[in-house]
Amino acid sequence: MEQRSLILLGLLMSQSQHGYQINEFIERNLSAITDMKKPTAYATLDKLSQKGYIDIQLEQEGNRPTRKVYSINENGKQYFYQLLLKNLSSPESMNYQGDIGLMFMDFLPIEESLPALQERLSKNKDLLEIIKQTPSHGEESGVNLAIEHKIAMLEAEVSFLEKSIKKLDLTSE
Amino acid sequence: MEQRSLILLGLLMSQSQHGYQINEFIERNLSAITDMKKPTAYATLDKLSQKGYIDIQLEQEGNRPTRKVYSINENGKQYFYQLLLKNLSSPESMNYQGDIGLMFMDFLPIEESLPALQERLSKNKDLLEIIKQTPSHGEESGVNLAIEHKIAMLEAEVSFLEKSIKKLDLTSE
DNA sequence: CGATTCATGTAACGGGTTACATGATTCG
DNA sequence: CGAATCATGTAACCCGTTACATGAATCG
Repeated sequence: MEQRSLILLGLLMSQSQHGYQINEFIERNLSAITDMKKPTAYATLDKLSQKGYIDIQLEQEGNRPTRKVYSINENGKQYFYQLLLKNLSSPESMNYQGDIGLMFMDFLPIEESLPALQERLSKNKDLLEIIKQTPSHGEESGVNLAIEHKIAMLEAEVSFLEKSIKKLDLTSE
Repeated sequence: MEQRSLILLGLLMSQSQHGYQINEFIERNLSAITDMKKPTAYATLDKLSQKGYIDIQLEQEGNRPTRKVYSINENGKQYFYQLLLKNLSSPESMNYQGDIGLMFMDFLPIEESLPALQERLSKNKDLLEIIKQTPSHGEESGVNLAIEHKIAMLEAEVSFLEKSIKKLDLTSE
């Protein structure tokens, strides 16, 4: 909830936008950062306006469906800074779903677990390549930092897997 | 759902257990791996038995509340191996909540964002220390691999933050 | 004798996703 | 002229959490 709000408010900090525009942007440019879906975005924008953080203006171009243009207001900016500082100072305390598999690996013979891990490795490498190709956003913007962080974590993942596979391979001989 | 099932089935692979026992184990020993709560575990165990993956035996010691002892059956073992292989071969495709903050960092003056990041760093270091103190489970078990993975990722997080803070610090001078 | 442990759950709620609905417009 | 794009939503559902309920046994 709060993460969703932070994203939406952050996007509105740059400029007022309507929902469709926001959703397009998220899908096209933020897929590496968030997986927020359209109905969630629309619903969250509604809540934010109900709570008085953003204002709505109706707009219409020609005969197109009317669109709701959302603008962050003073109240919303305060809230945004609050959420932002909280986010920046919070550690990443997450659980990796992949750890579950590792934990039970011993129940499989190495002939099965090793190829599986190799598949995991190669898929992670693919992800890494894809994300490395996302265009850079100016010199040293926050957006870039976020992308660099994701890359750093993926690289850590890859090198961990390579190390582990090597070790497993040795013990199997 | 599937992650929860994988954990529970995996725990039952070692030995038949009752719900309370399982929940205790998760709380005490798997807090670094999963955050599954008791009601979720009980409910998932129910579902697994309904689907015919585990069997239930009622037991009573003295006047203690009767307990349900769950045992994984042949069917369940098949399912377990299936989930395990899928997990082992899947890449970690996750979104870091912390990336959201990074993305919008530019909206704050460095005097505010820098201390926030430093706080994030120090909290991550604390987490790292705590997890490094979890006792080792024999030579090279899967459980250890999982812990080592978590440590590796936390170390990557820490070094990324250190690097970024240093860079920010320089540009602020 | 009060607090903690043992043991299992239910009910309500929250957050988010999927699938569906609508209807005009522009593109090929 | 059919398909994709523009634009916004609703309804049903799923997964999981929090808070609550129960009651005996053991520990300090």
